[in-house]
Amino acid sequence: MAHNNKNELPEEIFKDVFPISEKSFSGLKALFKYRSVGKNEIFAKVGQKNNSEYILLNGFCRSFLLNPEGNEITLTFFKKNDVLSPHITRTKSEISLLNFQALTDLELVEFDAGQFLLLMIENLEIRDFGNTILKNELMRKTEKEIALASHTAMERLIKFRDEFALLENLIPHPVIASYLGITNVSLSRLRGKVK
Amino acid sequence: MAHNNKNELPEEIFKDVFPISEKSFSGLKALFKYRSVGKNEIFAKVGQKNNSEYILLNGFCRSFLLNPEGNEITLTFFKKNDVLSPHITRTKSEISLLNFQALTDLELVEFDAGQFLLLMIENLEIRDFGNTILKNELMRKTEKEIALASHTAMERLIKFRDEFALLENLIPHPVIASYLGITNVSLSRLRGKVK
DNA sequence: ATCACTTTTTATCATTTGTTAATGGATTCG
DNA sequence: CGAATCCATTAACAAATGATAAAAAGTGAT
Repeated sequence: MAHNNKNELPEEIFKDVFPISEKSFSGLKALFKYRSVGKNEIFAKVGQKNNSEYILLNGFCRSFLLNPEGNEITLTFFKKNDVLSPHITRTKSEISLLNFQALTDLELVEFDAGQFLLLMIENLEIRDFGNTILKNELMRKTEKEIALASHTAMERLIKFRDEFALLENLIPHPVIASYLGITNVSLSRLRGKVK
Repeated sequence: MAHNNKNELPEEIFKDVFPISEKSFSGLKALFKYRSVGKNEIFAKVGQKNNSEYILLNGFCRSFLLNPEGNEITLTFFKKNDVLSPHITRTKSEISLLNFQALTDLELVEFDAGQFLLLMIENLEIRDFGNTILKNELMRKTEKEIALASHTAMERLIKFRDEFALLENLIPHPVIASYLGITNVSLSRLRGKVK
């Protein structure tokens, strides 16, 4: 439950994603709560109340939904140092529209989305930071959209490996297959070919 | 070039999408510029400067991108009364990341994204309005993602018809096919079956 | 109406992907 | 160790989709 070292703040993430001053960051830091999540735990569920933003410090997780047939469809994978989908894009009236599940044990930073919004309003740097996260979310989705619409499943697998090399030997293949838009049997076939 | 009736403001759109007071709306209205766009014109181009938000008053348009092979991939169709993808989601440093093309003659409202952001900051109603637009954009993409990942091309065609019935007899089929993630030949086959 | 041009449909064949079921390998638990 | 379980692979066949090219239909201009 407790984080090993409370002073080990993820300032590098911000330096990477966006240049933010120490002063702006300190306001943000005050909101942070460290949290551990066990493997397979679903820490945000469709229909449940959610008011948090999340930054992944360690491990892998995914967002997913059930399609009309009741199958789980993986939308996005997240890895160490990723900011998870912004609250505003995955909630309606503070109720979660997506599921988020830990694929490994996780360490994450959680902070209140409403308070973050207030910081965004009063602070230009934080506003730009938040907007960058939003844009990244959209760009990620657009890239996946293009891949699904115009690349073969093999090309998508190769790209997936490029981005999430470790995951393929770490999580059940149906989880990956639904992300790639194919069945797990097709994924196995492709694995045989590309290997 | 000129709009038929400058007083014919799209207040209904706001009433539909979001309950907004007359006071808040008047601040927004002050930013509006009416614009006509001819059929096939690309009114926002990848790599070009863009600082506008758009509301479509009449006609159909699309956003599209070139995939690595150089083929046009239609990402989204927009119809009368739609708010186009928010500026923040389709620009980087005020440069457009997407193409937007008129599929018919268009009437649209254009307004400055920076000034709109200022209104969002100072006015809760407008902020909620802007956030709703953003959420709709993400939900639209998520729905399409699920459709591409887990529905057949025929199911996607049926859903497309549901949403954009008129378009199929109005625009070139390759434009629709790339949206559905298939070739125009496959689309023609499906049309023969579903008809 | 005719011609030139573009778009859609149709046909053929190859490839990819889905479905179902059987097989084989791990892992866990008793 | 052996049974049970889970998961990935393989096989066989069906269905969907892609690629290419030719035919048909539609469009626009003169």
